Amino acid sequence: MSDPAGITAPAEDYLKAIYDIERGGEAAATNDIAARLGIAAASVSGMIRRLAEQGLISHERYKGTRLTAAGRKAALRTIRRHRVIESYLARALGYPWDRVHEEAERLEHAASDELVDRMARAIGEPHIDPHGAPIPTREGLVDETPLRTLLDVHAGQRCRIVSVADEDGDILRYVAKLGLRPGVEVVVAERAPFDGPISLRVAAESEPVQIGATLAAVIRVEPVAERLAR
Amino acid sequence: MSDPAGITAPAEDYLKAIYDIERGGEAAATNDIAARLGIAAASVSGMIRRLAEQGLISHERYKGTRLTAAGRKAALRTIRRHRVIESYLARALGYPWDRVHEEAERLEHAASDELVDRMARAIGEPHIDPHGAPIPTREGLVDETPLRTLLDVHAGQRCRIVSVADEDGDILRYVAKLGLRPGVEVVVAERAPFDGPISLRVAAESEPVQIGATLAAVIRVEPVAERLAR
DNA sequence: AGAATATTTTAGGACCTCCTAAATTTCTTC
DNA sequence: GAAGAAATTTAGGAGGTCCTAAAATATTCT
Repeated sequence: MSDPAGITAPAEDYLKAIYDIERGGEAAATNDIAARLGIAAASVSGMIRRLAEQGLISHERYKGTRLTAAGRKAALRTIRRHRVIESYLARALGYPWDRVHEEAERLEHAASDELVDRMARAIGEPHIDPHGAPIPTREGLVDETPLRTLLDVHAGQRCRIVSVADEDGDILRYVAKLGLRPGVEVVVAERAPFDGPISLRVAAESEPVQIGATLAAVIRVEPVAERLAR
Repeated sequence: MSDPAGITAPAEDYLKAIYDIERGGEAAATNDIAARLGIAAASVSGMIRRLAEQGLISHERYKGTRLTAAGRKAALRTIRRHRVIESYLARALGYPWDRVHEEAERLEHAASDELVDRMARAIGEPHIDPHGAPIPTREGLVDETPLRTLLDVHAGQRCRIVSVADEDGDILRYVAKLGLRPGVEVVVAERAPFDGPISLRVAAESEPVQIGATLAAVIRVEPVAERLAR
């Protein structure tokens, strides 16, 4: 690894997940972390212990997990790598924007700081990645515009799904089936009045998708700058 | 991993090491593999069992290890990634040639075939890497010009050290201390007559290095094309 | 050949990350 | 507030990779 303090690749993934979940305001629940990473909750408990021992998170039994300053720094470092790599793949190597994520997911753990910096420089130090997400600086500063839910988004606006703040498996599965996963970017096409259904265009899908107010209230989003052309 | 048949990153390193050692002609000895990877010989025995179970190598107890066709294919795939990545880092990102190796060493296990191909295309499908080593094709074909020892190299010629064909720890340590490690590129500066000392310039070092004929006979090298300018 | 030496393998551990099943604790609901 | 449901943790295991120390096998030297 090229990590300062022996943070393994899986640990980096946990920190990123906790960072994202924590942006919703509350401490990250074990179950949420497990769902986000696609692993069993019991496995998360074990990793939480190790991360806490390393001083990267603070944890109260049965309560939840928060990043410490060190953990936050490590998370932002990984997020920077991820987003710089995504940007570089798209702009320098012609990757289709919807395929940069999985490649970056692996490279972010292997790339040195120097490589990431060289990539950033090569494409003009972008501030946002191909999905419109803000890129943390080398120093760990990011735009952390507060999160909203889909209910706060006006028709015509673009936003990115940050998380689905519900633990009902049926809801999660349904929402995922619609393509509304964290990280996905959507445009609100239409909003019926009186809490009526919301019509969304999802990045990868061709058909617009309709959801009710209950679902919309549970989908946390962040505003997204219009996607860059080049 | 992005490996066809669940070959882990450490396993890829073993296969590369065995490939290199086998180029000397004989089956790879457990000790040689251990030395090359910088790990204990006992650890190698364990990995050899797993690789043999996967059909990547053939192994006769107490004898040595050879790649099977599948193992050779996997090794060449990793070597291609490594050399393409090295080339890309040097040519597209301005990496100093002497620093591409360690970065590539990590990336080669994380990069997808698509990424490697895109990199190769972006820099014009090079045939040799920044150190002059031939790059295997996508199909697994490489230039395998037979190996020589340093004794076969004329003054003024450039070559890369492939292995040090001796098991004497003192010799290995001494040779390594001079910077004459496998993978390192050297230029023969001067050859004294009558089997006299050979003067070498090692890539990374500034001072030329002198070795006698005994040592030279034991250092296996391969010819290297002159380094590319761009 | 037999002894000394070198190489390789086995035995037994450690750590990491993940799993399932069975506690335990907390939250919800009547 | 107590029962039932949900979330979390603990227990016990598995696979991978590495280690050291000890045993097994090969090679070398006298």
